[in-house]
Amino acid sequence: MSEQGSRAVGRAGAGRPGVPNATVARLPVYLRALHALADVGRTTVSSEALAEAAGVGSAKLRKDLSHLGSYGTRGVGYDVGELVHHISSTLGLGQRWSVVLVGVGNLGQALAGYGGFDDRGFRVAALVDADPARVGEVVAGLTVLPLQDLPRVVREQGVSIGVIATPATGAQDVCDRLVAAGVRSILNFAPAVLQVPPGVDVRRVDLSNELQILSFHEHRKAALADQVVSA
Amino acid sequence: MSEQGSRAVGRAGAGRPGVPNATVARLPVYLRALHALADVGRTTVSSEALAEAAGVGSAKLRKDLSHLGSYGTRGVGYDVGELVHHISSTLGLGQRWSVVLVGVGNLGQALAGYGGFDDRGFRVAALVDADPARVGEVVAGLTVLPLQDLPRVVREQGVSIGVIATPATGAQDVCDRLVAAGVRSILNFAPAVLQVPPGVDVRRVDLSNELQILSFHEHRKAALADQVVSA
DNA sequence: ACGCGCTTGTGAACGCGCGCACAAAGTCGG
DNA sequence: CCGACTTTGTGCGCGCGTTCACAAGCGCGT
Repeated sequence: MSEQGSRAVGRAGAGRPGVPNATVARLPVYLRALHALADVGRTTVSSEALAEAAGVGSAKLRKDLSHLGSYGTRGVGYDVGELVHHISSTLGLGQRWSVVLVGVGNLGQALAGYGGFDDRGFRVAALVDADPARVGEVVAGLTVLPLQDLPRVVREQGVSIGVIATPATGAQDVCDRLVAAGVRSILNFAPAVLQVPPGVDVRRVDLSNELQILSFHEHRKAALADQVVSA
Repeated sequence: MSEQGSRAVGRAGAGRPGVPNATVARLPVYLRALHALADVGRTTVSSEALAEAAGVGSAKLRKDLSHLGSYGTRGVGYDVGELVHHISSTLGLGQRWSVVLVGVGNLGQALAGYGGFDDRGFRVAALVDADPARVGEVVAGLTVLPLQDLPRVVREQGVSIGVIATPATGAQDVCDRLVAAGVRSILNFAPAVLQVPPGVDVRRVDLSNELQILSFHEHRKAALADQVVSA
């Protein structure tokens, strides 16, 4: 996110009161839990049960849902189908977003083959790679295109989201090209901090970072255990 | 993280004042930026410059670093090498952590082959998969082991971190087995919320979630643009 | 028709984290 | 040795997000 701490406030008139950022980050989790419930045949669910499935407190869940309107029934709970609809709508999943994936190395190929994309509302429109040797290769049913084709692909396929799965070197270059081509939302798997103009959102997913954070906690737990032992 | 909002406070005596969680999450980013600076030959760096490279404000950076002691020199900046040392130490990267990777599907194989593990302090000690057909396969130089071997592998290899790269189905089972085997830190790539006993940390990395969050912002930007046009 | 029990929705307090702005502290030139 | 400049370290106020606790609302049984 381009450093906009503010909540996503909608203008008056239409009247969406604005959904806090922290809430938005949890909506996908709720959505998945709801789909799972629907698959099992449940039609209603209480905040308590849904919160349990999503791994959050029930009060937090209720407040989150309250930000997108009152769709629960007191004494009963929430209608699963209705809630799925409203959350999907809030997240903008009514339409199918087209995604361009840049970098077909180890990780890129895994992402291309991952079912998680098609899952709900996302379509991999094209694969792109900077390495001329890879261009023309067919991965997951798509032909790998050269970097130069980005503007055309974005335009013709109506791409609005870019996924960067390149090495850290060149990630910024790819990012610049994506932005220049008109992409305003980027998911970055490269271990690099990307500089983007205002209005462009970047979300970073960094494997190494996550491991190091775990390392910290593990380290702390180990130190704590030693202390207890020596006490 | 098992729902412990509190900061990682160290007991008196030894005197570590406790590092805020938000800070810990940023330390790996600083560390990477510092390594990049070191590679270019820089020996000192100002908070302003480092903050720029890490994509944060300089005040925030200084406050973060202050939590692990005063290692800067006023009027000069921070010594790159020294800072790398102290951050690494705080994160517990002094030792090499052994990691077991469960699930050698699309994503699992990509992770196994990813250089990001060996990068700094992490070693993939073993690969495990529930599918008997995959057991015995050699991936990234390691032979895939059956799920039953988890306890032995964890014990013999001193594994302390588990990575789950299985489908959502079975992720909880794998998680339980990891915990039973003694693993207290888990990185979960499966699209599922894992239930763990207290004392076990779980970090979730969910591709689909990230895309949906981007979708929300893209959706909002589109709505905003329409509004401007119609105004 | 009416009250009882269940569940939602929210008002209010709290705590964390962020950013500003400045004082403390060190360097460098003269 | 001193003064000016640079950069760190931090005290303080603010705003977001989480949590508690409860009142409002709805269904169901009688």
